[in-house]
Amino acid sequence: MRRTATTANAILGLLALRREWSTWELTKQLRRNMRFFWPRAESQIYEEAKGLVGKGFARDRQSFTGKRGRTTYAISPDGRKQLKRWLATPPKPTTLECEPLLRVFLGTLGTDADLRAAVAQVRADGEAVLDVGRVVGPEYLEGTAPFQDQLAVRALVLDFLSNHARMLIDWADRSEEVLDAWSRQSDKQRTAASLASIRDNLDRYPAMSATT
Amino acid sequence: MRRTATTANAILGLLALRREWSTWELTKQLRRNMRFFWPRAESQIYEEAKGLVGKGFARDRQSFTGKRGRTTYAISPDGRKQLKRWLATPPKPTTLECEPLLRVFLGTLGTDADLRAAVAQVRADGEAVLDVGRVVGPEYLEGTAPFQDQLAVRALVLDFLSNHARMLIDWADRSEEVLDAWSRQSDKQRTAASLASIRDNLDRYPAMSATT
DNA sequence: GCAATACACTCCACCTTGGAGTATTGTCAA
DNA sequence: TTGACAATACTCCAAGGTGGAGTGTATTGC
Repeated sequence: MRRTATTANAILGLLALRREWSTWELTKQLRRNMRFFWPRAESQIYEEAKGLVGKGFARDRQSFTGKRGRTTYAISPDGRKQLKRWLATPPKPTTLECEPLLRVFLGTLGTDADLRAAVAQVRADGEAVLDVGRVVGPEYLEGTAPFQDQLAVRALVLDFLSNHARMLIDWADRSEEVLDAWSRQSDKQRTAASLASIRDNLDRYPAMSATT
Repeated sequence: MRRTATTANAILGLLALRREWSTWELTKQLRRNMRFFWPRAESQIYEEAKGLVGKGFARDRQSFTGKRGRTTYAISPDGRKQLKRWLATPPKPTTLECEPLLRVFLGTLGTDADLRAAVAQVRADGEAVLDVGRVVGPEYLEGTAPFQDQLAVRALVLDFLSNHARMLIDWADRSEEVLDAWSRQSDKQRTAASLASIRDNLDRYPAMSATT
């Protein structure tokens, strides 16, 4: 199914949580909160919102601030039905796109500085995710978050994102240490260390055949 | 920059690691090893390989297996230069696309079963990543892997991927427990648990809890 | 009062996907 | 040895989707 079919349903979901949204608020929400797990171009939001109205899943309303127009959207009963249907549908798989890791994969072909730049980018990516948590988390703790009634699910999302971020940062830490060690190690030591790391990672999931 | 510019460089990187590759081998490599951090359509591989030849970064060679033709590629000196230039370039940010998490985000609008299906998908995604590690890891340990000389960087990649996978699976485990608990909890208890979870995540990075 | 920033969109060139289409060659088993 | 099925080896392209430029107006801070 189209990516934007999902985006349309994401918008529908937001509309279901609150009486009215302007397109700008919708884009802001997607930029700020959902960016890290459902990143989409802003032009699509405008597009999909209109599409929702076309299909009768939402109603739009024009208003003005001085000369400047604005459109606000609200969900319709059909929209709520559609949303429930979609939620009952099987989810799409998760995908990760990590160009820095590609650079590490090809690391022997570049310089040590290249490798470190890639690792640093991963760390920055993790920090960027954390930055949102730093804002959103305390809002929930203090009860000032806009969707306090969504606390329980938002806690799950925050848990995902902070662990994802932590994974990135911790990997960057470990990798930098490994890179530092390389300069002091013989080939043999480096190989031994690499094998130990691989073994470590495999060992941490002993039930390798658990998938059967 | 175009995504496929990166893809072209990824191919160039593979070509730099071995004398000759057929397009099929290239696609297989991207499907099997690089899929989880640089997922790309197969038709693009064919496209980009041809582009590389057009720009003088690779040479192609036709051969036959019976009547069936095949093209193999090898890197050129210009190609090696290009690859080094690219590796010295700043990496693009990491992105995650996790539709199941979007469903959790909107979880209050669906059923408990919907939520569990989303969590299950995340677990499956983690297992899928682990499955590659289960094959590739032992190959390196036993010395039967095709690029044993790349051991050190591959260990870093494997470390990233197994931690990513583990993050997904552990999150699924925690989330399922939370979901189980919901059925036995009062609203108050649920809120308390959610707040505790948020606090937990914030605390794990002290810089975060400093915020008001 | 002026600059910067936020709001409110539209437009579209170019990129990318993913699946269908078309073959031939290996492999395993009945 | 024949037939089925998987693997190899591509091409083609319709239907998305992106991201940034373009065009304004309103508000905020200094």
